[in-house]
Amino acid sequence: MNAKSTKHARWSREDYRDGPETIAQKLIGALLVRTLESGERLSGMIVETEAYLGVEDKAAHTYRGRRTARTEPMFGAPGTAYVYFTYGMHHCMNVVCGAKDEPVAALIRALEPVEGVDQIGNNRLQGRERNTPLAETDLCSGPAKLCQALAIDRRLSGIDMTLSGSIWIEHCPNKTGAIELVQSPRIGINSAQEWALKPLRWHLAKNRHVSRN
DNA sequence: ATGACGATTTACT
DNA sequence: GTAAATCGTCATA
Repeated sequence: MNAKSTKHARWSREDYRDGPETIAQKLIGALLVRTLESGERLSGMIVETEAYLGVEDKAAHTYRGRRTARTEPMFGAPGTAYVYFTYGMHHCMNVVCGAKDEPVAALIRALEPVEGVDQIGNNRLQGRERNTPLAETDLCSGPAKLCQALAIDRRLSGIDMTLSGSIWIEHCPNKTGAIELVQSPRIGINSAQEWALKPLRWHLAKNRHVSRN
């Protein structure tokens, strides 16, 4: 699959309703689009995702229904963005995809850069000592990398992506039934016991932009 | 008020 | 391979 073409139909509310395991897989091959205040459009084809199953999932922020200022967007309508800050320096982005008050989501873990690649490269050099350009496969190959690359932070948490002018998902017409997905356990899940091993991560096979194989 | 930790990344040995 | 960076969040008191 290539990811050259752009500006396709935006995902509507209905597109987000299928629950985290289905949505995590459906997102692969779709386009994550971010529009900056300057009007510049940045985007990438989603190549890796994970599902977070909510109340029962020991690895989820909403395990046992935990509902706080941070996790509140997880209880919103399907198509709400949930962006959180972690390790004192990184952001990660999720797509809320359950019924109202069912706090489940899909984490976007890697993109293949499509639009605004130069700007994406610049964003990724922020706060770094060496300013030597990064390899293209290093720009969005991780959940925090892609947030830095597309200038996504928690100010975007809670945004309705079916309406937003700053961030949304588009269908990718290049996506055919032939795409090959690889399934594996989620990354970085520790102390979640039996939930650490469940195969809730998916990535595009033979794609160099995934966080790991 | 306090302490432990984190859905990660980077640099270094 | 290992460890540091760095601070918001949450549970406990």
